[in-house]
Amino acid sequence: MNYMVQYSSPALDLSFAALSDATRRGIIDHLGRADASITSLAEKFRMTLTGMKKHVAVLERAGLVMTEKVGRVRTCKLGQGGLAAEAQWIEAHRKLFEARFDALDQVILEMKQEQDDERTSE
Amino acid sequence: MNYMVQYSSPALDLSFAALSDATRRGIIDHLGRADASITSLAEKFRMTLTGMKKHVAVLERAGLVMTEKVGRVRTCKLGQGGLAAEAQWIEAHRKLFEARFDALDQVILEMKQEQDDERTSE
DNA sequence: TGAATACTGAACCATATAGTTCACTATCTA
DNA sequence: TAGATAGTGAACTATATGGTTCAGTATTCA
Repeated sequence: MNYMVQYSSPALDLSFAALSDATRRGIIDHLGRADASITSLAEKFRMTLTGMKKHVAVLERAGLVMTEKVGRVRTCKLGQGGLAAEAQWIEAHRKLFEARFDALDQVILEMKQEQDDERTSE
Repeated sequence: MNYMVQYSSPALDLSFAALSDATRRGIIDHLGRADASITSLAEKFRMTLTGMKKHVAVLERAGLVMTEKVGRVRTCKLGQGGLAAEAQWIEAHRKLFEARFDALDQVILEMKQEQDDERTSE
């Protein structure tokens, strides 16, 4: 890899990547209603314990989930940071999309203007 | 792979995955201010044309960017769907996080209650 | 104490991603 | 028409992801 221009926000990298998997979105959805052990999540999502452990680790690294082990069971709950930064990025950029489509009217106006210009210069 | 429980929303898979890369978030940011050719994006993000082409393809597949080739230049602009579904998912689930932390007060209350109970039963 | 439960970690597999180079086509422009 | 420009596509590399199995450790319960 060459040197990278640092636009990176590792936090957003991690959380958007975490959200890009349907199982993990499902886990967040579930934890929003009740805390859960790895085992119960693995059952719900029909997956091995090990597989579920990995998904939870990804969510944890992204700050979306917190876990605590008591005795032999590790309980998973929603994390502290909670989608705030992600919501902020999305909202900020959603405005750009909207602005762009407001601009459509503008473009249409410009096209009309061009046509008029051509007609005038003929 | 075993059979998968269908929680999947391929659209969200694609768009969140697209957003998980800093370069691609940068591209969206840039296109929010001005349309751009592959070449100009490649220069701005210090990357080969081929590399940039791939990023744009990922964004296009996710519906976040539209492109049109006129002559030899392909112009990229923000797409139509524009982060609406993503914003919706995030907002819906952000509420779950908030609810969870409202519940913290509840937990603290319960702990207090337990202490009181212990004190009473001693 | 011994069996069952809950998790953990290493190792493996198939596929995807982020980037490259190189060879090519298509379009401008002088 | 020749050369420069803009993009495309195939092939390659290195690393990550999503899943598995298998062999462990730590806890709980009978």
